[in-house]
Amino acid sequence: MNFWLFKSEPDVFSILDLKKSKNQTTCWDGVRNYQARNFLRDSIKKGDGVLFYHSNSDPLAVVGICEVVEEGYPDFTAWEKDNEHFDPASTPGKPVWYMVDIRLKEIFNNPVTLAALKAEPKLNDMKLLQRGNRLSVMPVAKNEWDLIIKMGA
DNA sequence: GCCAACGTTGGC
DNA sequence: GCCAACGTTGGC
Repeated sequence: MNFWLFKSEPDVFSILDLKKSKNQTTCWDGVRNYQARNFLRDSIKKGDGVLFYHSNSDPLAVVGICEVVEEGYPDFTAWEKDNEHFDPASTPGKPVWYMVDIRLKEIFNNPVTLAALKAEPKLNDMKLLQRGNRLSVMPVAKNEWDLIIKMGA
């Protein structure tokens, strides 16, 4: 079992939107970055844990946790012409982009803010905190996961 | 709104 | 294959 962090802009899709979704489950569509795509397609497995992070918002924070309920499959929004994430390079026969499904497990009582993450020396190596990092899907170490879960509870 | 950092594109 | 130009991300 592995752990991940997914970023989402709450103006676009927040953890409350996830809570309101059918079965509190959503497909994580729209990722159009190859490194993140590779994680979605190859590495993220059913049962893995996901930290749900709100970016470009106030507060910036890990706001809850989710579980992967469906492993990588083609992101069909890429071949919907009217979709904001349409990409003519991707076709049903030869998909370029992938997504997974996640289900809400818990909304933190105490969202773990970016400032709090930065203030914790044990989290110095977190990918999220590394300079210039712009990945929207990234791995999280088990010790980081365990600590953040405690901080958020 | 600014801007640093980074990914992608496309001419050569 | 190089690299300048451009677009995007995302914290501040």
